[in-house]
Amino acid sequence: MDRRQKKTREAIFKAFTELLADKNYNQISVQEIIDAADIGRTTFYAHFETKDYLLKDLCEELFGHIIDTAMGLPHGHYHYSCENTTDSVFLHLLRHLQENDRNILELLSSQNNEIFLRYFKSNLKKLILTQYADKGLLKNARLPEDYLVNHISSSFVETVEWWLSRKMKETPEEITEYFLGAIEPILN
Amino acid sequence: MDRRQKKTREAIFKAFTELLADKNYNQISVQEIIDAADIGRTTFYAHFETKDYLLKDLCEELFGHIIDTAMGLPHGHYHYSCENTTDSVFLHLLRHLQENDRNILELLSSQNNEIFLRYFKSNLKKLILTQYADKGLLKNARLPEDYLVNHISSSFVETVEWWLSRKMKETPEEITEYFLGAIEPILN
DNA sequence: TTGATACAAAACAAGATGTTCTGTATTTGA
DNA sequence: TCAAATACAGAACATCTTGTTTTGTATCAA
Repeated sequence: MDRRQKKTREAIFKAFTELLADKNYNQISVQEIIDAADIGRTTFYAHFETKDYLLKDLCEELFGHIIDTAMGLPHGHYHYSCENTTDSVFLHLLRHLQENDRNILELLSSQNNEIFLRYFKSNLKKLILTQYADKGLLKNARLPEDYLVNHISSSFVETVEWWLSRKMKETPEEITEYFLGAIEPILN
Repeated sequence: MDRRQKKTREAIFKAFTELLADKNYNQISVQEIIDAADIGRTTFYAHFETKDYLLKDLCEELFGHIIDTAMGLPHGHYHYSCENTTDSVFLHLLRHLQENDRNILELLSSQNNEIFLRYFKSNLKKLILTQYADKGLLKNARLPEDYLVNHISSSFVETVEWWLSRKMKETPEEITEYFLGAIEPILN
């Protein structure tokens, strides 16, 4: 990719992220992004059709990355159905978050974080499916697999949200225990 | 309240709700609401400071109502920790939804339903707290009560969302069983 | 070096926003 | 029932945002 493209694309992402940190998505105008990124008006629209597409691309880059690294971890290594939390892929994700990789925390704690939480959840579903579906962990006599996957990924996202709302007082290990404590009982 | 005020307020709510049914919140302009409600420009701004405040008021009216009726039910009558689902307050809520009281379904299934789901969840927390906190059901050795309340209300909202995404194929009774099946194991 | 591409700057129409003003209809309360 | 208060309509307004177009310049890649 052209160096110029890359540079402006990152400048836009950076400006957008910073604006999102202290402003509602709806209240951010394209003009503000343009000014903050210090680029020409034409340039923005050459990169992104609308503000919504910018958001979409940013989310895909952020959550695609964080989930991909988790996907890359050895499959057989993680069992969230075992007692100890130290091997959980969820613990890995929480530590990743704690390091605030790519300023993702600002977005997840921002005013209308639902947008980002939705992407988070959507990517998480894939992770859960690819890693655990074939292990039979999602077989539950009372609950459909689809419902279970949705429940697990949703619960993790909410757990993260809850953690953030408490300013991350707890350690990733504690949060993992809470989460597994809420999820394990319904797995076989 | 003045009949005129009431009338225009409801006209605005109606127009807004209808617009939300087939359009994203961000893409709805105040002008469109004004046109759809067939009121004067001045009138809108006399009622609502901004579009955001309109949304807030609408949500409070909708979810305040649906939760209040559930609150009004006899407390001792419902136990979500018992085996049968027929007495659950959650079943009552689902039936309420199925009747599509006040066109709430259109909003919960709309493009950016996160806004409404957030209000739903927020009101649900109050319901769970006032009805079950004093029963000791939320005492769990492994999990903090605050985390539990958040987990339960979040799970119910997601369950509803999941139900809607499947076009409500299942009956309220089936959904209640799924939900209780995911929640009961972590209660004492 | 050359052709292609990315960018800047400016101008543009169309539309949205929120306010202000004037005049009319309706309600409320005395 | 009458008068004062209130709610509303309509229009005009300055200001901002949006997305496009045009022209010219700088930078890249081969």
